[in-house]
Amino acid sequence: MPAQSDAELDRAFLALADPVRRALIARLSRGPATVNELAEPFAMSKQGVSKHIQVLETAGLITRTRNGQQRPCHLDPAALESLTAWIDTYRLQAEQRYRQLDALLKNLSEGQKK
Amino acid sequence: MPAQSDAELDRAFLALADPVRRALIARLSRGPATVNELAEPFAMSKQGVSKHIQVLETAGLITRTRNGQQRPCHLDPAALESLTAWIDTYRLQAEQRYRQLDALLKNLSEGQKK
DNA sequence: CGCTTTATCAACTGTTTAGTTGACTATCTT
DNA sequence: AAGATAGTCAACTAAACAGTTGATAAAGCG
Repeated sequence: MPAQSDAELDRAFLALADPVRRALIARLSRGPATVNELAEPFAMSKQGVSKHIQVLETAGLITRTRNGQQRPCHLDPAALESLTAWIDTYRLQAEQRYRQLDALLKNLSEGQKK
Repeated sequence: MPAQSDAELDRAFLALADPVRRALIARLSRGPATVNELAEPFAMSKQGVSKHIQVLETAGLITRTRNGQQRPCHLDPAALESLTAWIDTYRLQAEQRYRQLDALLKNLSEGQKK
């Protein structure tokens, strides 16, 4: 399922690298919301928030629907999952290496005790 | 353990938002490496790679040790884990909402059948 | 002590990003 | 049709980033 391109990962991680966009994600994890609703808590123009939303959408982290003149945003859990999958690939590999190293060191010290 | 600041998350996700830095992470997941070893595969100056390494280090994703005139880099699995933890917080919440919505819709259609 | 290797620091350039304001599109309301 | 509401597009500025080259530091080797 993954096999995400460099450009896709670039966009997704870049989208997460901003406190406003992370706050938008936190908000959307509790349910869909319109641009106005999303913009309300921020000391920023609505256009500014709209830009952040576009970054999230281009990154594939959110989707938009149409409801009259509103265009609600929805968080896409699958997109988030593919990011944790990428990270975990390398995290688990590194952790396994550390475990093997620990075991090796333990074996060495056991040998010395004898 | 988390409670990571906005600035920390900014640095960490920004560090991941670059194909070169992700390739460095992939390499380091297989074991420590020096700057020269890390720079070798790239069509880029060693200074350029060194900058990327500093970004990863400032983000806390890697640590450095000293071995003679070499300064090997080591991937820090715990730092990666804290990022997946952040993402999963919101991913799981969104997934749960979708499951509840599915259950609700299923209940409604069951009711109609009767 | 020179000389090489490893790596970083400093200054500079081109590109991208974040935010603003003002004008515009599209939909709903009366 | 006129007006209000929701949102985007376009142009601009200030700041941050990616990469370069050149000089420097620090450790190992002859």
